[in-house]
Amino acid sequence: MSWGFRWVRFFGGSSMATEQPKEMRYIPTEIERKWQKRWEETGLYRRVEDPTRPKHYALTMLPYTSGDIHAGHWYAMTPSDAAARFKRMNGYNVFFPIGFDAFGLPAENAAIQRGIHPHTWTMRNIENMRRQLRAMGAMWDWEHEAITCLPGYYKWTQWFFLKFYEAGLAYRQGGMVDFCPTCNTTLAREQVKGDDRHCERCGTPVIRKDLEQWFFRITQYAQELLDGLETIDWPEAVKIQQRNWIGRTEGARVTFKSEQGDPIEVYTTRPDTLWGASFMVLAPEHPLVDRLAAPEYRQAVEEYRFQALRQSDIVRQAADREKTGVFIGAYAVNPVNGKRLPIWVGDYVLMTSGTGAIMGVPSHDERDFAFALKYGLPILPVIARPDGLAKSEVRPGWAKPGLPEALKGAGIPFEEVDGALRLTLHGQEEIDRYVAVAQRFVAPGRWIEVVGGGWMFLFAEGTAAFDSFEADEAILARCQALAPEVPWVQGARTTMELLYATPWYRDVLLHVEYGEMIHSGEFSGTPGDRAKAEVTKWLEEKGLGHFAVNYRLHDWLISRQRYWGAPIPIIYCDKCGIVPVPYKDLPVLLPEDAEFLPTGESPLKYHEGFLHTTCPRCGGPATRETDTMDTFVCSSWYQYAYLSPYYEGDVPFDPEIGKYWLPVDQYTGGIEHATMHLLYTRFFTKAMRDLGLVDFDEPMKRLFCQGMILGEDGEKMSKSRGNVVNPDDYVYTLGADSVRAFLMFIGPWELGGNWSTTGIEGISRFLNRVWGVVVEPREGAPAQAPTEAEMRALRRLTHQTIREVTRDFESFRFNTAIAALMKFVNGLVKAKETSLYGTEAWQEAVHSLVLMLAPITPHIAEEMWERLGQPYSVHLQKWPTWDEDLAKEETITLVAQVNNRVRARLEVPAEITEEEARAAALANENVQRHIAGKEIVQVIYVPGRLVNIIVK
RNA sequence: GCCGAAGUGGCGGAAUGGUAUACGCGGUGGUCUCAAAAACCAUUGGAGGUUUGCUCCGUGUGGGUUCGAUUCCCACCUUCGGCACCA
Repeated sequence: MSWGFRWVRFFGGSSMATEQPKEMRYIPTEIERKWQKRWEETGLYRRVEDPTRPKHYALTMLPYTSGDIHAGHWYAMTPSDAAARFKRMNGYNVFFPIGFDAFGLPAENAAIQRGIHPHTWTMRNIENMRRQLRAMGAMWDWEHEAITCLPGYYKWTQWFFLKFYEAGLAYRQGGMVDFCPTCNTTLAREQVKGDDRHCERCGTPVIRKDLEQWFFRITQYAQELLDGLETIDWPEAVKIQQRNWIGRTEGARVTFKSEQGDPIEVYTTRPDTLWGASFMVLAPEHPLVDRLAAPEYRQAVEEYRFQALRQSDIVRQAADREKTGVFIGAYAVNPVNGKRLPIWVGDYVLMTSGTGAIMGVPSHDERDFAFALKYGLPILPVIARPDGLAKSEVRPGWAKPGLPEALKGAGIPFEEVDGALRLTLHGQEEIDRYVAVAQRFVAPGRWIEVVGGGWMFLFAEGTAAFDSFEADEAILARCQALAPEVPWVQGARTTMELLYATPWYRDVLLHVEYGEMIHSGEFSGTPGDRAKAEVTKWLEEKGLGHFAVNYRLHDWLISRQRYWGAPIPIIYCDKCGIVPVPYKDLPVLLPEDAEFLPTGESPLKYHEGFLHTTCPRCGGPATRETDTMDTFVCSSWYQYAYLSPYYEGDVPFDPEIGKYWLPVDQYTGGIEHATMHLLYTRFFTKAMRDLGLVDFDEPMKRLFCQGMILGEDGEKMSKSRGNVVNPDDYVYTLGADSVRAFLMFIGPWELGGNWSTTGIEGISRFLNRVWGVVVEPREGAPAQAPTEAEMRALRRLTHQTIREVTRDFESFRFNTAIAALMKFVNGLVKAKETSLYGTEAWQEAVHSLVLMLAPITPHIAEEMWERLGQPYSVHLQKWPTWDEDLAKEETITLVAQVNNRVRARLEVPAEITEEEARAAALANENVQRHIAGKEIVQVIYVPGRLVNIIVK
């Protein structure tokens, strides 16, 4: 109690003083109003600095100022509150703040549609949301509320921008960006969703625009963002999503040269396949396309590029659309073998990935395979299949009679389909054996192929290995000469295309696994597990390339062409160029008199007073940047803002306060932010560390992601479905405590669940039962004193419940915690009828019950605590502890099985020995019936659980 | 296509190698009442039986490991979430 006494002493007396006849019914609305007021008056949830106690910074994701707190907020926030309260009762000094994510498009739309200023709209919404949030009865410290759209807040958002700019972490760049035509603003890559690449917010398919935009260099921390995941206690699902989003790959950068000598750099994860490269493809935007395109191809290339760029300008097609491209009339040289490679331009190569140029290795890459097959480019296997599989098909009449018998004689399995022989061969030895037999049976003027492994053509006059690009041409020519009447042979442009004509072969022509290198000059024979490393080393020695890491992660586009956001503090001067706003001039305020017109353009762009300014460097006329920042920038540092909101020092928050409270110990929120907010705030913290603002690497040590609350029909709540539940309706009738407990009871928090009207009524019934047990006096006089055993049984129930509820709380399993409390109450209802009522064991039980309910249902717990004559406040009490001895069972149900089937359940003392247990099981009548006349083979004894008699 | 989560009574769910269905909802029967609601009590996976006592079936599907699998392994199916031409 050492940490709670202060409040008890200050306020403990007052409730005693105002003694008056008590209402005996449970009236949630009255109780809730009463205690919310009292908590506020007494500052019960106010943060205190107390270095003698361990601190706990609990944080729930801040709500956006939509104007309404809905069931989703309740589902996210009330269990988070219960967890924070539990920590507090366990001796931690807890900081549990709240605030509002207040910038963003809806405010601006309201301004356009209804003529309300975004600021007015937002603050009005906040007013309403505060009221709704207070109704939850959460232990938020409202004195540290932060609202992102207030100048005192966004001054620091702008300060971060300037610091990042100085550190080279913010930069301006032109290029193709995703743009939502409905929201009229650019979007970060993360805000573009789905196959049709639609805007996250409004669903409109995005278009690509060429614009100058500001970016944060998050990629500078790509590796650290990846490595840091190992150090934090976050859900695996979030970590995996972040890992995938960062998308680290290892490979090599290899420099090819055009025949004119221009270097063409390529990034590949498969340097071991270099010898199989048969073409190169450049992204349509690649700068070398213009330079290298031969004059006679220039027009076709230009048309293709135009098409490609236009296509992405309309609606993006499905991902598996056919690969297209055009030859640009130029060639490159493969640095490893000098092979001449035609250079193509194709839109399946992305400028934003790697170097925007690839080497085409069609035998070991699905996209390259499809491309090569379509355009008749040669395909040479250079990596052996790790499974050693090979296939062969002998077409009807292509072998001399007697082959099936010979194969049987040689022990080579095959199947016959429509007169053709189909063979699946496993490993080199079997391939050799097959070749030796088949070679003798090749019909004159025909041949037999071995593909997938071995890679050879058996001609009557001898074997030709398909082991080089030269062999590719020679084999094709030979086959076409032998079979002038066969269309699929004549139609083939490459050996691989000829093989592709046989459906039986298709699944072995291409594979993407690592394996022994083949057909690769001196590297042939290099095993798959070493190939990549050895080739990379060799490339470095020869100066042809070097080891390289590539990330899928892109820099964070933060420019938004909107009014309602933090203005980017940059000035453009004709003389001085880009000039950052001096720190002393922050914040760059949003003009209040902007005009909101449905033109889609940012009002800032047409606000003369805002736009025109003087250059801080030369004093000459200059213009302001009119873009504002993505709202995710504001929410990337709000956990720091909460410490000392709208701080007036020279850094964004009070470092002394931060020293004690940071970092966040427990964060809770939705998983939908896995690759946005949760990545951005990690980036911010790392950048802040490098700026010397904090001395740790990760903002939130522990994260829990709750699931989604669905409508009664199991579908996402939406107005159009008509399944939206308004928690306020239930707060007014059943009370906030019922809503809280119900939401925690539905199921595991991380899985979400659906609302249920009968479910919440059940919870309300439960709270009424609790009230009845704790508050209502018992009718009738108590009988004689309870027995020792009865007392022990009640205490056992109490201590078992404390044990279970404590463990459940620690792992956020509120549903089972409440179930355990319900069971406890069921037991107490029965005990109340007995002479146990009023005993010490009874008092212990009732006090424990109220204490354990306090985090879940804070109002009713407080009221009952008072009525039990206990000092204010229940929320300052210590969490009850359990005694293992008292919780121990005296008897157990021993299960007697015969051959794994339950034949009897025996009540036996908990300390029963193995011998006694065996004897008791064997003595049972029903067990005897099932083992009668059979031999006992084995008896399995599981202490405290079962005896399993195995008979024959 | 790839990555992740999840499939258990009429419903939400519990049990992570040992009694499947805790707890709640819903249902059924009862008490109270003139009646109804509320509340309370009892009962409730399915099938069968010689009906307190017994037997069989049952955790998405099919295999496997084990004396024993909702739980571990393999393959598949369904639903949801994320990513998707990333070289």
